[in-house]
Amino acid sequence: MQSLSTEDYLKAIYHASQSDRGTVATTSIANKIGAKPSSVTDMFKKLSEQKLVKYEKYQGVSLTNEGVKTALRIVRKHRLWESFLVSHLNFNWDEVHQVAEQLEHIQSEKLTNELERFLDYPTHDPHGDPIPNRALFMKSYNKILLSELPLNKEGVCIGVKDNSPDFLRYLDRRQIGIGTPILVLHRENFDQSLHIQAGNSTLMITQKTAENIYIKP
Amino acid sequence: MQSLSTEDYLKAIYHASQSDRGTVATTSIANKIGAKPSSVTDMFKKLSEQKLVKYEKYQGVSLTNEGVKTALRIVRKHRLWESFLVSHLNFNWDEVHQVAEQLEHIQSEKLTNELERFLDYPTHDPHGDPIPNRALFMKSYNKILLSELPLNKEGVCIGVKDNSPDFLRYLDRRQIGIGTPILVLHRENFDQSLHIQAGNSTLMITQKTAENIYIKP
DNA sequence: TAAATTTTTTAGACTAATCTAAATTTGATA
DNA sequence: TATCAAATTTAGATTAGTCTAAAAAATTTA
Repeated sequence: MQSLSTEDYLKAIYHASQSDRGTVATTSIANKIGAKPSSVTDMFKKLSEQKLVKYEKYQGVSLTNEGVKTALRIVRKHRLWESFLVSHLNFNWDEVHQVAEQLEHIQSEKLTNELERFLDYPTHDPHGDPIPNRALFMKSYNKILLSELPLNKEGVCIGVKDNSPDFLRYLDRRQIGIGTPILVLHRENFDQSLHIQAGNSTLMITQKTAENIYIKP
Repeated sequence: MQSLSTEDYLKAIYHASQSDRGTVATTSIANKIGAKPSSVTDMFKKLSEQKLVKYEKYQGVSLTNEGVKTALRIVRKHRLWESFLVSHLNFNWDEVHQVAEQLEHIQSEKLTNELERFLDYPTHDPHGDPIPNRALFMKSYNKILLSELPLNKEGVCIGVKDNSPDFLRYLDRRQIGIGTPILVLHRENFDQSLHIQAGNSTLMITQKTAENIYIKP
């Protein structure tokens, strides 16, 4: 049984090691958690004693098998709750994260598994991220950025890279969401802006926007 | 914003003052919370500083208006979550409490109100206890004990006095639950045991059982 | 009402998680 | 490779919530 705090650290280490590949630095976790590096060092030692991470002074940490499992159990809960909030409680993409951060700590296997059943075993959350199943196994989409989608090749929006409320609300206004079919009609060479067909409407988006939308081709 | 611990204390004080009427003693809370009386005294002082309780040394505490409101917000969440667990996630009466104890601390007004809407504004939880509405107002049933129900007068089971898993599981096996119509066919003068009709089946129950089932006549 | 018992409070200590400030190590740079 | 800057760790302090043991107050009992 872990404390809220150790769970937050394990999740942060998991996410960091997904993008950074390999060991994770003290400062990188300090930034994610919003704590001072000295606090992170303390926690690294504690997690190391519990054999959840491999830690060597000045060399950062990496999750052990047990650490990965614990992290995935939290990720699983987080993404299931996000799905529930969006599909049944009228939450928008940009509102779910904060609440799911709390719900992910609720301890009850039965609750998690029943929630999964109630949602009919979803494989991806409302941001397009894969949901680990009961055995903690998950499968990512073969996803590309909208900026990489070839002209006139149909794709579907499956998530976003930037999770800021600003960006998510912007997409909501443009009626772009999970599942929206997207077609690139024209790419402007001058500034790489795109004319796209999103659902039924045609619109123009900047390169920056296109680089923050994930597409399943 | 309260800590988990202060929320637990407020809820305990609320429940204690419901049954005991008036001020609540240190030991009574210590027993409910599972803490030592000295810890309870410390917390009373802290809650008093926050103007959530009125506290006088050696005289126990009583909730202020603000304290009652805070407690009711927690009770509201607890009972809504219990309802959800039973109605949609296949939990039994006896399994919900522990999980709801965790869920009641989730901070999100939107979550609570949307959950209430999703459940279609329930007025009572699976134990028959009233659920405070958004304005924190609730209405109790005019409830009596099954042992007080007159012969051949139809009533409906609306809850239980004893919430122990043993008792709840016993009722489950007898197929007595919230909403079960009940009729007293015969009362044995010798030991006050009852022959009752519960739903479609006829069965015999002890006086002790009858004194732990709430009935709406 | 005085003595005995129970309840409650105080005083001082402990743990987990955090912080600041200082010391140490690493890695980059000249 | 010696120096410097950045990253990391150590040492010591702080806070919230808890505990034990002892003191004080309230209540019960004789």
